[in-house]
Amino acid sequence: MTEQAALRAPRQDNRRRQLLAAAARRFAHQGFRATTIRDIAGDAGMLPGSLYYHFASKNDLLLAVYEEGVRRIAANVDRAAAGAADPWARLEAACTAHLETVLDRSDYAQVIVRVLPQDAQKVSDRLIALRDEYEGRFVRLVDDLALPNPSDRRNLRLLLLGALNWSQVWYRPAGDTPSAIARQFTRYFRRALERPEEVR
Amino acid sequence: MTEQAALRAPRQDNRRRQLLAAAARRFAHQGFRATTIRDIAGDAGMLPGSLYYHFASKNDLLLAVYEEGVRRIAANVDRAAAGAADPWARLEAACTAHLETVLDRSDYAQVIVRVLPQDAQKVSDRLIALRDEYEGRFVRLVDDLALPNPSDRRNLRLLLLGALNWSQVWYRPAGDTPSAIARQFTRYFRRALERPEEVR
DNA sequence: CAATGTACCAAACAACTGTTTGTTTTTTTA
DNA sequence: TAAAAAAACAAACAGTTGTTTGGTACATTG
Repeated sequence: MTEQAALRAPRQDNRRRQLLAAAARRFAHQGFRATTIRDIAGDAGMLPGSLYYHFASKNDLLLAVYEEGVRRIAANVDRAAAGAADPWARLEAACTAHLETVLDRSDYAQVIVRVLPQDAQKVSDRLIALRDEYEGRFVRLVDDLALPNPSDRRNLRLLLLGALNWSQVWYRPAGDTPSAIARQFTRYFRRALERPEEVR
Repeated sequence: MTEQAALRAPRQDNRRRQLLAAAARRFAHQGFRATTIRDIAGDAGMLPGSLYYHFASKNDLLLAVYEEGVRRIAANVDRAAAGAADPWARLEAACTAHLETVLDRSDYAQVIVRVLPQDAQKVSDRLIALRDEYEGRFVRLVDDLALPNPSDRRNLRLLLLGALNWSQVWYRPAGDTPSAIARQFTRYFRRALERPEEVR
């Protein structure tokens, strides 16, 4: 029972990361269910069964992509926010980083927006937890704003993040750049919020 | 060649509509690819093969759901907009009707938001055309607004519709009602737009 | 260099998928 | 009420799916 298996470091030529990258690209571009194990394994130049040496199931693979996605987008957002002085600039910087990452920079992050947790029932709880952990940053960013009418910060955040995330549906590289879109969106957002609501 | 097949009216108990309703419910709640022909046929109380008497393929079934969805949500939006006097009230009424239909009232309409055209490659062109036809209403509604800075109406529309549509992801019946959400969203929207952009 | 675990191959499996086919039941209509 | 069309059944098909199994090449390490 107590016999310890001799552990050895993974090989140099380990292709786990290639599989993960291929999965992220496929999940991001064609969705979770439309992507087959054969697609992913083929992209990484191996046979379908070999993938199971690295990942226990397709669901686990999605979970791994999600984790990497959160890691990347969170790092980008945190770095951007840290470079801004006041709360409004922080929010705008965070939104820009969010959108750039999702639209341009990371298939991993795109998966978080595109693939719904319910697509992988058995790991959906953990997917939701990952989403929540990431979005907590925006809760705090919005909380820090000095608003004339501070109620309904929740709806405001949902409005902004929703508009940003939905851009994945209509965004085409030919049009405005992600940062231009983010800048414009947050500017409207700011104008809406800095102006106190008039009594009707 | 000219022999005319004797046409007869469909039966009274035609179950085509039941199939369509079942498909709409399934597509709306679990997505297109996760829904099987057996699910839908079973919901309507028939065997999988029997479905093909009414619909040529799963794709065609989705197309029919989409068409019905556009018909319903467009009717709701048009009716709401027609009852409002000025352009801003029209837009707000339209948004409210849109959101209520998508969140509460119609599985058919929910499918339009939830199921991406690329999920059914062979009919994706027609799905996109249906979406565009519907969204054209909002193009016109936004065009009618008197804006201090009338540029970028497109981005404004995308922002608003995106925020509305994304609510499908986080909406829970326990919280705010769809109309409350829509009212709040459009109010922010209006405040953002009525205020001229300051020169920096 | 020998041995040990890593990483992959090769082949299959069982379940599920959309769809087709031939037949039967049910309803309508003349 | 008999003929004809409509609507469903019953059963299968062919392809795809995620996954498993047993074997093997290779890199790493003592």
